[in-house]
Amino acid sequence: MAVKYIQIAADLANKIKHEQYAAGDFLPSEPTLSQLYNVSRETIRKALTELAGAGLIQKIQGKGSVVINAARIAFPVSNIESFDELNKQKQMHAATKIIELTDARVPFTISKHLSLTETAATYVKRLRLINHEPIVVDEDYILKKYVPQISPQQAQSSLYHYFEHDLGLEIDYATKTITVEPASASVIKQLQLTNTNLVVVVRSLTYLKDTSFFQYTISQHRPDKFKFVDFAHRKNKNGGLIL
Amino acid sequence: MAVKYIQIAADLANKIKHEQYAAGDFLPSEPTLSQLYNVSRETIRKALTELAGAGLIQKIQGKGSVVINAARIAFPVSNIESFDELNKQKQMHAATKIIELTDARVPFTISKHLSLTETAATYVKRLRLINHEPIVVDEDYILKKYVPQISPQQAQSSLYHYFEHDLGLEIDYATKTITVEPASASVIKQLQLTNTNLVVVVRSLTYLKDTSFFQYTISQHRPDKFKFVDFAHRKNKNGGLIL
DNA sequence: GAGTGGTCTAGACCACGGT
DNA sequence: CCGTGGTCTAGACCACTCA
Repeated sequence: MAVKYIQIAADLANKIKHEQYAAGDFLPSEPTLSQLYNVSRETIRKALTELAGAGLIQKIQGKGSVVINAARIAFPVSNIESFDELNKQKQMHAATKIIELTDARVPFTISKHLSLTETAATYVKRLRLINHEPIVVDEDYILKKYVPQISPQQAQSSLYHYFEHDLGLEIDYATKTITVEPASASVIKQLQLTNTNLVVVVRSLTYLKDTSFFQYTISQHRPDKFKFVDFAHRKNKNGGLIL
Repeated sequence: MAVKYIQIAADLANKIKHEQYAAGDFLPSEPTLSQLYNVSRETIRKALTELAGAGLIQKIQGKGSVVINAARIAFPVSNIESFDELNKQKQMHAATKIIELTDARVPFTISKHLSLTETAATYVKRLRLINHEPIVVDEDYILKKYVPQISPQQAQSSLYHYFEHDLGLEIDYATKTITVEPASASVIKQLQLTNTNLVVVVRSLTYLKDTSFFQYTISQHRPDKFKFVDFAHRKNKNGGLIL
């Protein structure tokens, strides 16, 4: 049940968060941690790999593992996040207004690209408000194969919660593209755009744990409210893969 | 020298690329691969972890490792990439025009946030053109501590190549934020913006392998030419860390 | 040379998916 | 039940940093 390296990683992350290990400090060495937690060194290494992946520490060969400047830790890295999750973190007043909820098919440009055989989907168009200001227009195509029915109540709250908690669907990864495009007249009105007709468009293809395509989302953001934060390790250097 | 799990990962990546293992196929099981490559299973697992991280395969417990739809593989994931590298990949005609090259200090908002002690830097402002169209205005602050001198010739070609290849600096990770903001009159002119005054602003803080801050970059992109692609695994579920 | 992280092994047991 | 991937161990040797 309890996975050791995750527990250890969580424990260390906690200590970093509470500055028991402060930014710039070195963590105890791997053999030392191995003794402290009474596990093998490989298990410690898995825990540290988690922390490095999360951007909390930096491993330096021959020296040790340094805690990275914690000033950044507060804001999110590039994850797959739902609107609902975002707002819980940020403690803001969020609201959702359903504009449309019908049956539809996944747009051909997408189904063609993915060679989909099943394209029957539920289409949901929603306006998202934060602190009573319209921020985002979300359009979702959700494959009926996995979610036969979506009620207005479910669309009103968190679809992700419904998918994962109630239906037991396991979302695993997504590809996103971010572009800036002119908005349609209706979206301009919905987002109450005044000085511009441009919106930030985030298109996501979401996949389940078994690699099957599941959902296509188009999010149109008010440009003045949009912010995307990314934490990226450099790859394709000496050891990286050639893709 | 030769690191087995990287070699194996590269070999498998190659076979996936050449469709020796096609999208939807399962790779041989870990014990099988272990025999094929004559290495221990943990080594195979490290190689597969690399491939999963790169988005080439998906591991499914109890079933195997599936090759993910290769339609996506062509375009880049969220890496740290330089303008120069981008253009080599895309086979486009790229040019750089230096607008300014002077000594300066890292802006206070940044140095304060990072608690920097050394702020002496070289400031470079460059206009990037692709196929003779102005696309991006880049501003860089590069710490003198690591790069004392930058010549116009170096600023004209790839700074990254100069840093990594000639100076031996090892760039490790970066944090980026993407926002949309009104441009100054000079940038509007440089990017030849007509229908809008908005630009996409990508701010990057770049760090070296030893975790020291190294470079601050502000890239202002023409909104109609901007595209950002991201591949993200979902985190913070059952096993994820609490940050 | 002592101490650090990086790689690798040959086993073991567990959790999960199918049959 | 069997085969899959997931975790874990107790060792080993190597590459790197620094005194």
